[in-house]
Amino acid sequence: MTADEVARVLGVSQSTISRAFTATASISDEMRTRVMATAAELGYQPNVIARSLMTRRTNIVAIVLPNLTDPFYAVILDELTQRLQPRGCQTLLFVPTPGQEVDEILPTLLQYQVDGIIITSATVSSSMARACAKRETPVVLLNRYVPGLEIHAVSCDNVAGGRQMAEFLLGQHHRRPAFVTGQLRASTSMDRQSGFVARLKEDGVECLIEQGGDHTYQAGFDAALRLMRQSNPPDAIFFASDIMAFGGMDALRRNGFIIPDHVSIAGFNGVPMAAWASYDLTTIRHPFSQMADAALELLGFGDAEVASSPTTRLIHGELMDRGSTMSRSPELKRVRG
Amino acid sequence: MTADEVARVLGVSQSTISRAFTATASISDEMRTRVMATAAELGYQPNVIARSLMTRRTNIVAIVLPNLTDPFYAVILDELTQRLQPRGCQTLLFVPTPGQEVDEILPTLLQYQVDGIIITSATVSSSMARACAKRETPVVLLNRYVPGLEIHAVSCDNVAGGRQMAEFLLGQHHRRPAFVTGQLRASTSMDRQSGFVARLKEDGVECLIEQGGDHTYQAGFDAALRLMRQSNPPDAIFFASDIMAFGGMDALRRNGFIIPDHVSIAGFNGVPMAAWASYDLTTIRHPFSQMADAALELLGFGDAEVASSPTTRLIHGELMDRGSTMSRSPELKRVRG
DNA sequence: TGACTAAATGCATTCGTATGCATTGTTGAC
DNA sequence: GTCAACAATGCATACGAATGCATTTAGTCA
Repeated sequence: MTADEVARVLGVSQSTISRAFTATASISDEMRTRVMATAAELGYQPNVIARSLMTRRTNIVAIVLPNLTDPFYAVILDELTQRLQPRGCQTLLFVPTPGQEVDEILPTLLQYQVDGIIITSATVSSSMARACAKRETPVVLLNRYVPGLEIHAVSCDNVAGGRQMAEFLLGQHHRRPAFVTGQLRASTSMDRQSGFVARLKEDGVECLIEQGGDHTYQAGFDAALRLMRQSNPPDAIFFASDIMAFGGMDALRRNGFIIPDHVSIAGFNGVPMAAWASYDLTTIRHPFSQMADAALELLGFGDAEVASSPTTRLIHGELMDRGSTMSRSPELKRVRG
Repeated sequence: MTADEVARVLGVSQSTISRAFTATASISDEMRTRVMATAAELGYQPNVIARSLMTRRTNIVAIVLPNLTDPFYAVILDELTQRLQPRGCQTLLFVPTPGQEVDEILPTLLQYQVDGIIITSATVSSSMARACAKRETPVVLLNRYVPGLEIHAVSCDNVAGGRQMAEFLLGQHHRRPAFVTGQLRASTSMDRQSGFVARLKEDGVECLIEQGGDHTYQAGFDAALRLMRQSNPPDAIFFASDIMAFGGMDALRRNGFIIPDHVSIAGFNGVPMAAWASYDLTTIRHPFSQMADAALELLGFGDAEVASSPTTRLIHGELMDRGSTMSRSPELKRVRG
């Protein structure tokens, strides 16, 4: 069913059908009503593919996520789609397979003529960034930023988050903290670590560094055991992400450790699960809502003008003080054993 | 950058450019190589929107999910996209807002000329099903089926799953089981309940029914407390879904109950989290992988011919016997107190 | 060598909609 | 009553690629 057929039935031109479906077009109310009635009757719906060819807008935004198993990305995807749908935009989802680079899949996304691309927790080469700029397809990195790269970015301030957590754990009199890394080259993990370590150092406190490997439950599980089984175990473990902390807590409890009595546990992300009673995890909560707003604004979907020059928005996270950490002050120690 | 421009640079026709990008087209190897080289140099990529207009294939599959916060849907989405991407298909995601019916959003999806639609945990009206059939857009319901509706469906056998769980809990000598429902009208929840209750009845065991309200952590949390605070509490609680069971377990533990000593807990879905040490939840595991395979096959993405008549595939789940349930045999009871 | 076949390429049209321009009809102001 | 301004509509074309058909070229066989 095409606009042509509807036009024939009504004895008008195809242009009139098209105008009836265009809010700003010049068409009489009566004609629009008639067209709509006939269209509904015949089951006509404009073909947005054909429309896109003319308007050069697809109303599709591509979102690239490294995986769907980490609840962190589920939250991000949720926040983004909830904002896009009211604007008449659809979400084209892309999950690179483990070995796949984002650079490889970007051409595919561009082929789809998407109106914008949001890339989470990954970066792109400068040549690919230029290719997108040339096509005027806006790209925003979410949860990653690369200084000097010609591209918009929105991220939680990971360095500041690391510092906040250090400050908090120092305030609770921890003297032997550990940090468990995520992926080695991930700036998110590295930034959290550097902020954390730097702030500890200011108080003359050393930090154990344990390689997690990747942001998974299992990685956290294994790392926690390695840390606690060494001769001089930490009194607090700060994991690069919540999901690793969950793994760590489960590993320790299964092996007889009491949290937070034997060791304090902290995470980073602030996923909803972190508030669940089983974990009750002290963490730095990402400003999910603000991050989604900022990402869409930089994509050009906001009301404000978009700065043409690449902009990086760093947003502060919020420390959630929960039950997985406790003060190591001498008084409390005596009470809790 | 269009095929026309590449053609001009090479001094050939636009048809030749198109043929170079079509595997089956008649074109010399030498010419294809030249075209590809020039295309790469100029940064030309075929516009799949324009292509779709001619080929009537978009290589886009729409997936409708009720939410992203339940890990169950994250797993489903993950399984589906991982199968679609190697086939050159993209995933167009749609998450209806709470009040929104799937019937309302289907027209939007059809406008995008998607090659197929997968609808999870919801159904469509028969008139809408007919509209899709008319357009020859295949539709598959996933995790829901409606007998008599002219539409393909793939679902875990919920009645059988309920029976399996009843059988298992009876085998563990539970005599006062309870079932916590999900959404009232959801067939998934009702079927699990009916299978569960029917099998219990065969052994003359009554079942408490507690209304959960919806498939959320909080609903499970509240329902568990209501159940255990009554004068004659159950010795086992079977929740309509894993996420509700997690809420239930957290609620009970926070209130001093020991699981499974005081009460056995079981769920349904078999999400990865159910295997985590904190919950170690006995559950019926959905055959996620088989379900995804079946859904894509019915969409016409498999190797086999698709039956033209609407087909319902019911796949059996697998009972995962874990630590959240324990035998109530007299001997054990004495040991564990 | 000539005719016949197959491969390679160009030409022209098509997919379904949007839109600039021309045309017609209507209204209002002087 | 006349003319301007504007609203409403039709006509024709464009968007970018795919493809049926016609044409050319090369290759094959008798």
